Amino acid sequence: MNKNCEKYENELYDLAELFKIFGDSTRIKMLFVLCESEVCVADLAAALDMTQSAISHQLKILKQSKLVKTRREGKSIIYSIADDHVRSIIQIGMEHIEE
Amino acid sequence: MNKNCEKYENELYDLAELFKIFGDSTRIKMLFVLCESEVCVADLAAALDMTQSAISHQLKILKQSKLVKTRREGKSIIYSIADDHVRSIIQIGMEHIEE
DNA sequence: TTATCATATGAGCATTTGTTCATATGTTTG
DNA sequence: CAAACATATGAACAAATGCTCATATGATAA
Repeated sequence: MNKNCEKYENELYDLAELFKIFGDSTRIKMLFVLCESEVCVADLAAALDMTQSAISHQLKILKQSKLVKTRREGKSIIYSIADDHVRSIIQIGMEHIEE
Repeated sequence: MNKNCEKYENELYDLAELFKIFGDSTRIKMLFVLCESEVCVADLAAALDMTQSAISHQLKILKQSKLVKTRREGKSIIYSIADDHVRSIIQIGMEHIEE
């Protein structure tokens, strides 16, 4: 009997946690927008037509997961995609959708 | 302002739904086991040390999402990965984990 | 045909999750 | 410095999710 999923228990748990982040409409839209250009919180909220608070809560999750990074610019905080893996994951997911 | 996430509303929704499936420990373990070999329900339950019922409920979700397929063999139903996209998605996710 | 075996399913429950509302925090700039 | 502005945060609530338990379904094989 295959017990590899016991062996890779931790990796698989982390993997599930990663996909969980992508598995929400709001967050995937946010990542999608961020894939095209860096934006501040207010602009993200406007782009998705959601409250600043809701967006901010989700950004916290994205940042904790190291999927996005930030920098300050004047009064705003600019969010951007942390690394190209994020783009790859969205890309390959899209390919599956358009089967 | 970027309104592409409005334009791709449906695709992004589907994409989130797809990742949602991968975003659960139990299901990702099941998919991982199935990536290595086809197995019947009882064996999957044994491999993950979970009840047959719990596994069966999740298999239903995986099947509805067309991530796995089935065939009968004697008294058992054998489950297997539906197509290579599933492997690709897990693969690329793993690469991100091991950054 | 009928008993048995493997799998599927429905209801119930506890947990997790995402949003809202109110408000706090902390820079900036006048 | 103080007012204004952009973002962050906490509590509360509703909705979604995953498991369990009991039982149904349906194919196999004796």
